[in-house]
Amino acid sequence: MGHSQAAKAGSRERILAAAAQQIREGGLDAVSVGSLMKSVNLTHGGFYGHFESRSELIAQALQRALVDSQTAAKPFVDRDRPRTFAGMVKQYLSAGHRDRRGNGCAIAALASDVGRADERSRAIMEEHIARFMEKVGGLLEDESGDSAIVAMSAMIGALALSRAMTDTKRADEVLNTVRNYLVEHFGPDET
Amino acid sequence: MGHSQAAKAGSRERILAAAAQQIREGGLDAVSVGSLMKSVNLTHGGFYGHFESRSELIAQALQRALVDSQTAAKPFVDRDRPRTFAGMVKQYLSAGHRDRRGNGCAIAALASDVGRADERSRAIMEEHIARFMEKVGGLLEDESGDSAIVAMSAMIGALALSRAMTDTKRADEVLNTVRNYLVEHFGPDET
DNA sequence: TGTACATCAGTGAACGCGCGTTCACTGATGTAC
DNA sequence: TGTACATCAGTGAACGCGCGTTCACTGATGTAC
Repeated sequence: MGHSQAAKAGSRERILAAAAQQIREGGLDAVSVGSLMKSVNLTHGGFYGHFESRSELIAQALQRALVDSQTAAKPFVDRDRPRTFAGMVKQYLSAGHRDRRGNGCAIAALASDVGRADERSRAIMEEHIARFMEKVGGLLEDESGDSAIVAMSAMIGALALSRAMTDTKRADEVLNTVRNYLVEHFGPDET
Repeated sequence: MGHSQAAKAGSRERILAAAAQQIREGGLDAVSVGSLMKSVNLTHGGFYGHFESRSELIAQALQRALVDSQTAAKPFVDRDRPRTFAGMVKQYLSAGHRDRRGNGCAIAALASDVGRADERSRAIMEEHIARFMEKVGGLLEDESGDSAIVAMSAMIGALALSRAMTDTKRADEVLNTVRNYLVEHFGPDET
């Protein structure tokens, strides 16, 4: 064995990153202490050297999942040559995004779960929803922010519906229809 | 004790109805055999006289939740004097609907859970999504059905976002903004 | 730089608990006469 | 209609299992000299 202090920080990081991905994939209840620790090649007992409790881990993993997926989306809103609203919507409402939950938008993945969770989780989620809305709003011309609210609602709903379907054709149709609508009605620029 | 055959059907019905409501409130994982049976004043052992397994119950309760919430929505689409699209949207995107999950739309409540569930559950959900889209489409003038897809996505997303928030004002704003947008842009009639 | 010791990251057995499921049992219901 | 018996809806103890959590222990790391 033998484990340096520096290694500890790395372990914590791996645990948290794994938890964040796993809750994006399977929801807030999908992570158990035992399976999580095993997934980063540690034993369950060591968990409590890093986190006070499972519920503390879940709160931090939720925050982490939201930050991670926001970071992944950054190229669409922050770069020197910023992407357009249309570009963002196309990516968000793609089959790829729908099918790779573990790396996808944590708001869409977890909004429903968090709606049933404690106030702390909802506060964390709310902050990230507001942040995302601002970013979407920044790509739009509507300064009231109303368009961002409508567009974001439609995107999250479409993703949830598409993920709940078995028929790929129908699932794709939902994404495409909402994508086309948003690009046409909200996009400040064409394409 | 002593239990007639007629009573058995009644028991099954109560178990299923309770399960359907509980999964609308807490998601597909929220129902345990023990607590469910206790909630209808029976003991856990009797459960297997009614259902083959917990997973069989969940599938039937999902179906039931979807049927129940569709029935509850019927006044908006089926009555002699049918409600308008605007009327339906106002009800759907109301604070009351958001706050009373147990009696609300099961598609919105469970779409996200079902997205991670087995194919059987997704097939059940898909059928009800299609049915609901048709009904919404029937209230709209757009014969392609595209408007129904967009409207439904926006409604489900708005409900999910609103439920995930702690700040009531912000949560209400999401509902109101999407509601106003849909009524204005999709409603075939005014108000 | 080399040795002696304290620290502490991670291990793995053990805990109490609730889970889904099984099953021997109870006693009112429903039937045969 | 009244009695005897089979049925079977519901009971509750018991099962194996995985959960979150605790804790005595191990041995490399980091420090004091």
